[in-house]
Amino acid sequence: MMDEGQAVAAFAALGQAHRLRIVRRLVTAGPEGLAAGLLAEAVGVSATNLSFHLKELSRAGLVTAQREGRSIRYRAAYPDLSALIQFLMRDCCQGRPEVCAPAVAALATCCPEPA
Amino acid sequence: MMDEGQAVAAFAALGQAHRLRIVRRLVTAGPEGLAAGLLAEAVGVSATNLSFHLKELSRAGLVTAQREGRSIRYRAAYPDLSALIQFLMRDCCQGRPEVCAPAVAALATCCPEPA
DNA sequence: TCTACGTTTCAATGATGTTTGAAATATTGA
DNA sequence: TCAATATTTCAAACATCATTGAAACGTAGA
Repeated sequence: MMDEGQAVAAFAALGQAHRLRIVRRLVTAGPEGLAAGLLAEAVGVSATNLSFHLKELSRAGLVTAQREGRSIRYRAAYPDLSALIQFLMRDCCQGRPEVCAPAVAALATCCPEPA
Repeated sequence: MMDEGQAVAAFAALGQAHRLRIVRRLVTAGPEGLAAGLLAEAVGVSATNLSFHLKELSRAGLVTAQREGRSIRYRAAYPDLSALIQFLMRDCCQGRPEVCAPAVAALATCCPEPA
């Protein structure tokens, strides 16, 4: 369960255009992730700058890294992204369940029914 | 539907400890909101500093303000918070529906079944 | 071992964000 | 109109963040 401090770190990490694009790209890449070089090209940022942002995202727990030959493969940290959504929903629903309805509706359109 | 730019602004706004506490407090306060003075006390921040953060949150569309006598009442902008959750979920589920399962489970524990 | 490749680290620079206290503004009630 | 209350604006100081290019590092193949 994500605490307030972790949530602040995660939000701050996502509150930067390049970084948000990076995690979006990694999420769409799926569990296979993407090598840093390809990511840099996809996001349109220098290798140096990408490295800076990836370190930032990594500190926030939003991405993971794994060396693979001479490249380094990055992946979205799905559990932590999930935890962040839950944090937002916990807050958002607190005492006001109806607030979540739109989110629930969105879920229905993007996901299959949960078990 | 929230776009990437709005999402960056919202995340950046929430990625600051004082501001996150402010919106959490406003969310728990419900639709009635809270006067600035009470908020300042609740969050433990000077009036001046609170004003700065509220302006920031307001720019990001996360809170609304309404004068009421000599106080100003602030409220959480539920629709925008909801839209932010949806943005995260759209990304998160993209091509990987199973990622949302924990979020769905969380929904079940905090919200009634949607219509 | 040498060279090329992919990535990170470092140091410098400029840009933004946060906090503070004093002063200004708006509202109310005497 | 005056004084009190609630909040914001302003300017200054400080801290943090983003970007850049050069250099360093680790890995792979000739």
